[in-house]
Amino acid sequence: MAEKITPRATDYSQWYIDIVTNARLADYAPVKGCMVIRPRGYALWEMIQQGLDGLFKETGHVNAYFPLLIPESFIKKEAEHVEGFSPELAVVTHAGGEKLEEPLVIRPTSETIIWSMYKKWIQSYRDLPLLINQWCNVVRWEKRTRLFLRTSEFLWQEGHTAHATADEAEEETLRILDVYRRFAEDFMAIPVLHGLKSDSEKFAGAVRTYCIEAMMQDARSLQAGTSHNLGQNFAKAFDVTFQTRTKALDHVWATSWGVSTRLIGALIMTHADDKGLVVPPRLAPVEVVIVPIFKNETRDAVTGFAQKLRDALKPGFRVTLDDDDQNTPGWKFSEYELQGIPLRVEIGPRDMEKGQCVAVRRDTGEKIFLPVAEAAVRLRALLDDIQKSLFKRALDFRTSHTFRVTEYEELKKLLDDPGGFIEAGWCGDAACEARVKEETKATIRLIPLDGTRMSTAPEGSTCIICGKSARRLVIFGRAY
RNA sequence: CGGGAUGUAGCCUAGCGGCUAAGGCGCCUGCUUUGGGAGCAGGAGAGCGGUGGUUCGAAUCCACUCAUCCCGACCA
Repeated sequence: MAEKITPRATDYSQWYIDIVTNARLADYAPVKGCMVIRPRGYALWEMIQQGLDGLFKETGHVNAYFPLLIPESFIKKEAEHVEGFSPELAVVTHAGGEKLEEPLVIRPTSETIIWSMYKKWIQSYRDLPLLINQWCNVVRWEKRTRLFLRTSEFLWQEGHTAHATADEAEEETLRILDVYRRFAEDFMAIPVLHGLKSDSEKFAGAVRTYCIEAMMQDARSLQAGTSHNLGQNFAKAFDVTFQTRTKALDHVWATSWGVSTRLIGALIMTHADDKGLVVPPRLAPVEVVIVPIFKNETRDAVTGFAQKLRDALKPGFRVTLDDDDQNTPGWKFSEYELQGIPLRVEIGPRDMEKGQCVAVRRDTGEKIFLPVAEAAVRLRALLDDIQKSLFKRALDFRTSHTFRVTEYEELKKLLDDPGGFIEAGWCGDAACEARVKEETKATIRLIPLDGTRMSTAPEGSTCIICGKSARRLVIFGRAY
């Protein structure tokens, strides 16, 4: 089944598709831009779900579910929202053999259907905050698709919260941004920048959009998660009011935030190499695979020994044993490297005699001989080290591809070679931003935060385009 | 929706007017193997994206059409 990956270094996106398909994570379905996620890819998604759900619950959020189909009129209630999403809506016009009175759109995001319900659920400040998340699929009919990064239908998590004050909503927006940052860095070993989107890049209907941005191995940027402060926009559009402690009537304050199956794309494009996937231990559905090496006469002894090791490791590890004798050890080595399993443990007759096994790291390929008696302790330490090393490797790459410039020409030059994140002054004018995009294809990925506030530019900074005084230093980059 | 490219077996590719469409990977059978994607022998599987033309003869030429990929515009 698996064929050798033939990376094309000059064509990173093709290399990426090769990794995805060779590692059997996903295929395109016979529906424009729709993805079939195979079990191996879905296992990664389940690990992401598990990790994020844990963090959401720590912060008091609960899961719920809202419908796939949304009356078209709902989408139209918020002016910017409808403008932003209209071009990419898939619409159901017929059902039950009849033309519908009102078309139903397949959710591109659920703000509108959720806020139509929040109107019924919220009357008093006692009902707030309302902290709900849902795991679901959404459809956005994009012009161009790419496996995991931009498919017509994708899986995601979308949180929708309602609060009594503007400050609370802002706090929530930033709290979730920090959850996303921690998840990306601690679980996925993907270093991210966090910050604010410029107005031209913000969510349709939001007051402010915050995001995390990761750098892929070709130095392009990937938006890995967004957290929006919606202000009172949706509360006003859906007339959601509540009685305050002081008996006044006010519209509630809202946030929404999400990450998608794109995270799997980010994982691949951050860590994979020419041998295939590299999955950080904390996210790996299987952390350790044991490969016994035997001849016919030694099969029983070696597999018995390997089974004992597996059983000993089971309580603390996600471990599997591949004692199938249809494939050779060499085949298995390549296969598990392709799958990105962090540690492979080899056990052969020679090891058995010495009471040892051989651990092989996926990230470095290093072989480590260790006594079976110490296996649990040593393997755990190795997994921890792999987790840290992967993060460090990605961080070092990002650091070596991050620059600060003061001249527009420098910005252009660095974008072409070697590419990356480029910090520069910006006056705040959308026209300057647009000009950079038009001339270089780079966009403002984010405006970095200083603590929880936007960072201000050093004294005397000027806009890279117009030369006027720059209020902020922002991060430019070419994005997926 | 513009510009470019490609559709031949499950996958990758060769063939670019002519004789039973060729090879590699994978698959099946048997034997031998097993510490880096094993070896040998045998075997199954396609009528060349679709439609319509040109021709004695089309996978090869022409027209239309469909699909996919790449580069733009749009986006998580």
